[in-house]
Amino acid sequence: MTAMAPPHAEQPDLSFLLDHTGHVLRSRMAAALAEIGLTARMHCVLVHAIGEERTQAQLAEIGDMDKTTMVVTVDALEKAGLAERRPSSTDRRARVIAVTDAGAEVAHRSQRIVDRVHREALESLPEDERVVLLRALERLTKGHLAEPVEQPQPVRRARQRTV
Amino acid sequence: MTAMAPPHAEQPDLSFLLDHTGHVLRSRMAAALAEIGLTARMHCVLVHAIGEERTQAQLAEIGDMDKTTMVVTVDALEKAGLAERRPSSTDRRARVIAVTDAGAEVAHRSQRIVDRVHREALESLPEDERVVLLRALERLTKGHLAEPVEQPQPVRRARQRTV
DNA sequence: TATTGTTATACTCTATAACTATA
DNA sequence: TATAGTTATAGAGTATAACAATA
Repeated sequence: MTAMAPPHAEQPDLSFLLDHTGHVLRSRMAAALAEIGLTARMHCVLVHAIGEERTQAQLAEIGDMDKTTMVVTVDALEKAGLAERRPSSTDRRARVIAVTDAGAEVAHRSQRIVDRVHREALESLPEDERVVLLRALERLTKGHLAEPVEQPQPVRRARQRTV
Repeated sequence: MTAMAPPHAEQPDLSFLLDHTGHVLRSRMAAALAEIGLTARMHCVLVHAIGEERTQAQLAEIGDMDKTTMVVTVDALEKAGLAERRPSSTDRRARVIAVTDAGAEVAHRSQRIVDRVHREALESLPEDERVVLLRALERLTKGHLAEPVEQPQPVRRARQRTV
């Protein structure tokens, strides 16, 4: 959003273009999914929990979420009756996320919403631009912009013991 | 980051592609600017305050920041000796942001850093893809993805009066 | 009455650390 | 000892409301 480039910049403002389009698309996606009571994270967990026996840790990995964020997301899915925690049959520490019948139905609808939002954006472009845009973004994602650079983390104090 | 599309999605996952590339580029930009002690916001304010007599409100508009965020940003620039608040000659409520000599020098360096980070990303693409990527992102920015959709804001209680 | 900039603070988001149960 | 999941909470980021000065 923050414009990095003043009028005399030598390079196009790729930061602004990616941030802006990403932000607006995210807002559209959030609004569209909110109509059926989902967040983007809930959708992500739901669709990846269908058909496969996946633990919270595995789903967190797929959605690039922290395990504590996953707890909150699964709480929300359980509360909405869309998924359930079940003990893993192979590891008594782990919980498998089982999608309910209602959850499977919602997942089907939410995937259609996601596809629609993406299609609407992509169809606003001429076909040749659309194809090259996707190819370029995939190339960046696998290449030069594959991994974030690590910033030095601020030191974090231990939390107070509660016992 | 959150993958919106499972393997059976009908549309390419534009959300993921824009979020991921935007996030990684932002992390690179932040790391590069941190080497000369700037944040992206400080850079943005600095380069747009040069040459023009602009108030905080005008600079906030340009960078799409809240006016309270602008206060923090200008505080940081003043503390670093890169800019100063001066009373506006035409409106005694307003403060004009004047860039110091040191600030102008830093702004020149930071713009070179910004251009370099953008150039490195863009040059990782074949020229034809690069041109079309920029054209497509600009088309989306001016067209289908011009404005975020408004989400219903959560209600906010009044803060306690301090007097 | 409306606006500029400031302060105080509420709220969200995310992640760290501690913890329990189990491997 | 290490890992899955949970809880509590720290900290960053951001935005709202109230406020003083001025338009």
